[in-house]
Amino acid sequence: MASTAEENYLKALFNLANPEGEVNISELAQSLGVSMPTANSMVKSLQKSGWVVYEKYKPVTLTPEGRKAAALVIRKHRLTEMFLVKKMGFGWEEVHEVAEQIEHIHAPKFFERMDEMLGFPTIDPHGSPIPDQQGRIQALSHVVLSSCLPGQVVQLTALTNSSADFLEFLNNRQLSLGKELEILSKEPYDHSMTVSYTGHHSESLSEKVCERLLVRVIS
Amino acid sequence: MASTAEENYLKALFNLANPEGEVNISELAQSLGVSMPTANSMVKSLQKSGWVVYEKYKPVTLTPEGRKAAALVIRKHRLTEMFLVKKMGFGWEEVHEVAEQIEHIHAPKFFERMDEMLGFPTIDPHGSPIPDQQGRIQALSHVVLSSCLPGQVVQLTALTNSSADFLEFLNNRQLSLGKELEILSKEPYDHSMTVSYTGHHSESLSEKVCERLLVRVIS
DNA sequence: TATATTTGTTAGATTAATCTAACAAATTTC
DNA sequence: GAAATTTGTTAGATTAATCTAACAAATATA
Repeated sequence: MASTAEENYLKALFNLANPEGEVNISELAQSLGVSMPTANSMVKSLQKSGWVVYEKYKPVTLTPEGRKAAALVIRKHRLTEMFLVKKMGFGWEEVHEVAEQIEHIHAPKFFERMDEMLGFPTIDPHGSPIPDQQGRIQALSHVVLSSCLPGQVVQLTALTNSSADFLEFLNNRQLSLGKELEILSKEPYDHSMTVSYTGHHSESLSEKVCERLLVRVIS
Repeated sequence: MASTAEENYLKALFNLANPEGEVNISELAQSLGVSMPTANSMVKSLQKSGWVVYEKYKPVTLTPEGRKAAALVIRKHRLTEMFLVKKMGFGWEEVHEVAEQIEHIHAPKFFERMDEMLGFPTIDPHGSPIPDQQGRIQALSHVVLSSCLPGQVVQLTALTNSSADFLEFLNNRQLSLGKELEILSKEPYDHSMTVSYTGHHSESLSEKVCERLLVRVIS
């Protein structure tokens, strides 16, 4: 069974993988906040355990087993976040830190019960998909708000960043998942967008924000 | 903040302390399943952190800070057990392993919410007291069933052992906390007792079992 | 009390996860 | 393509938590 540290490496590799599934040692090290030599030696040890494929000076790739193990850790994380929000009254900006710890608990029944109590959810409080028990992840098709055009009506479906700061920014503007937004205009100069939605006549969102909001186009 | 290993030592010291608060290195080592040298060196390091008082060849004692820290870990453990039983549908024989892991989560709000959702319980599913947020533990006055006499009616209030095996033994006989038992007889030869309670006319309990059942005498 | 047994300590090794310093390979830039 | 920069590796050290072997102190027993 993977240690807490190993699980964190698997998760990072899963999340950082490019379309070919590759991750550089430097990205990995940076993402985990460790030095490159540390990431390097851990990758060697993950290879011995069969979780990754690795050759000197080449990027790292998860094996199918590694990918599944990673997805199952992510499943525990996202189920936990959903449980904290839906069953324990946490705000979506508060759950990440706690879930980072609970995801390493080894107790299948604990997470199965969460899953049941939540009615087998497929997305977490930030709109990210929850992998199933086999570690499969459904593909969600949303587009980034910054790519949409004035006149379109869209529904907020997920976020590409879930930092507490960003989530509080959204809270302050009553921007929650499911909200329908009408795009009033897009500023050619700074790429900011003006949108309107229930209770908010004309809210201006910077490019940085629009790039982090994922939406489904309604019309 | 204490590491997981340190928290486990604090808990063990708390639970093993004799009336003078003393614990021998050998007991400590045995209880944690580590070698004596390991326990010895950990105790030295706990002393450096101010959690215990220790002198070579003398028994170990928790400091007031160590005692409080230990009680707060036990609080997390017992709140978790209660939460698993009352809110997540676990059996009382299943909760220990999971609680052993969750007790090391550092997330005050998580445990405060459990506490609220449970209505601020004072005992856990096995009848053990839950320390308060200051680490204080209420004294419960129960007597051991084996010390009771035929003719007495008692109420099952707690257990001195919560191994899954023992809890399943009790499940199989519908013996749960709160049950009222009438003591029909006590066998002088092997100290087994015959009791009757709802649905059970005459159930014989071995001395070993009677020593693990704590009761309140009703009449 | 002398001896045997139990309990506790010291010394030294191991493993996992981390670090820094130094160097080497790969990539980018001029 | 040579030089500079970035990226990756090796070597060696550190810390926490563990171990075994050997020895020493305390306690129990004869």
